[in-house]
Amino acid sequence: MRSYGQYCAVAKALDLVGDRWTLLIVRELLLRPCRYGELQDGLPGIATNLLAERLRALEEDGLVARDEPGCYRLTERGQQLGAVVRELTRWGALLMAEKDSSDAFRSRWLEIPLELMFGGNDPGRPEVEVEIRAGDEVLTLNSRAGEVKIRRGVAVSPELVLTAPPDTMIGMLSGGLDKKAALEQGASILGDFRHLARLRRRDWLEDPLGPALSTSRR
Amino acid sequence: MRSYGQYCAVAKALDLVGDRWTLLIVRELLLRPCRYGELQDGLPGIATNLLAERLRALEEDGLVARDEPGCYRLTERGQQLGAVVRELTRWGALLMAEKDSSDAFRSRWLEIPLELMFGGNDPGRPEVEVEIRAGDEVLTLNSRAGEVKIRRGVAVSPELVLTAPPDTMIGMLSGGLDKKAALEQGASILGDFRHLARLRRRDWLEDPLGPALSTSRR
DNA sequence: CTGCATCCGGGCCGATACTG
DNA sequence: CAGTATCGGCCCGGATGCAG
Repeated sequence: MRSYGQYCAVAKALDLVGDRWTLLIVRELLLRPCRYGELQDGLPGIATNLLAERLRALEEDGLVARDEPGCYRLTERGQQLGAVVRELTRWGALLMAEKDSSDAFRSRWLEIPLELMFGGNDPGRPEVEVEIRAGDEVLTLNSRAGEVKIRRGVAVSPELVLTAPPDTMIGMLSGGLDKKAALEQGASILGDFRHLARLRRRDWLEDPLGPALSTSRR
Repeated sequence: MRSYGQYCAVAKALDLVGDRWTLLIVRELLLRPCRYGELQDGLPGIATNLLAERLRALEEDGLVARDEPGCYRLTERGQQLGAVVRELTRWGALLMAEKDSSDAFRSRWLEIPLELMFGGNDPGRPEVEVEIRAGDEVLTLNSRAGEVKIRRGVAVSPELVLTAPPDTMIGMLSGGLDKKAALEQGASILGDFRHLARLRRRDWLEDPLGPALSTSRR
């Protein structure tokens, strides 16, 4: 990418990750190291030459490393982009209200939003296991000792099993849809739906630095 | 911009702000409402047709509004991008270590990094006024009652006046350069340099959500 | 089959000229 | 000052080829 030629941290950052697809590649690698084919599967729509080109640029810039040929992972510096991707996720969450019928979906794309909604430590939370069935894979949310873990795979002994189309699932998880509305939209709910609200952070949509820093002066 | 066609919050966000120059326009408007010409000045290198096109798209998407013709400001939704721009700033800060000689610079680009470095409330901080002279305008940092305010314009009765080339100034402000090194790089320091270290947050480079959420699992 | 490299049409970007 | 118009060139997107 052509440099912006500005001595500014935002411009310098975008010189490295401002290219089309680049931050989506980082999104994929934030979850786990990926093979080339896994990246293609997690990035529907990307041209194979662009994926190769972006990976090469990311490697040159020290954000991505490949252990064996064909297995890509983020370097520590690349991992630090997690904060950027999380804020983009938070900001983009409101845009998920309606799903375009032609939009692709992968269940792994829920993992970062789930971290935002349920992450962090909160000793008062109940200990429950929730199985989340939407899209291509099953996710499991596990609350233990105040910590919530999200992982791929089925639950062992879930207190709640949710099955729904992607947009309905996101509505349930985020709290935008109540049980009745979700059922009307084709969700299947096994167990006590109220567990979700007890686990969810109420501040997950808020700027982590608080409004003090975020409001523009004048 | 062509949509990514992915039902994912990051992709949806980038559908709106992933275009080249768009987040830099937001960076400018986060500081204050701007006239068209001010935006051009704050975005050296942008083609005028692109600026007009981006502003039109941002307005259509409800992120920018124009009060009078020619005066642009962020909507509330646009302001919420502040969190994204701040994380890009934090991540890009390390890239400011060396300045390319052809890079353009505007002193207003220091305002967001200064908020990160000195923002927030800390009742233990001394009450001092620092005048910052680098680039095209003078900035003043004012610490009172634990709060630090950054504004354009000269100081009233500063305890510290810093004058330096942009990269040296950033080194001093961020803490990467000590007094001796800064002086060697052409800085002029009037007053007690140690005020800076007393005002600066030590965690300004850290992920606001903490490493718990930011580390990738496995 | 996976992991890319090559090729080419089209659209976006960048620079300049021009207008109310 | 605040944009609009135009055009060359480069990047993106989609298809295809090919080597291990």
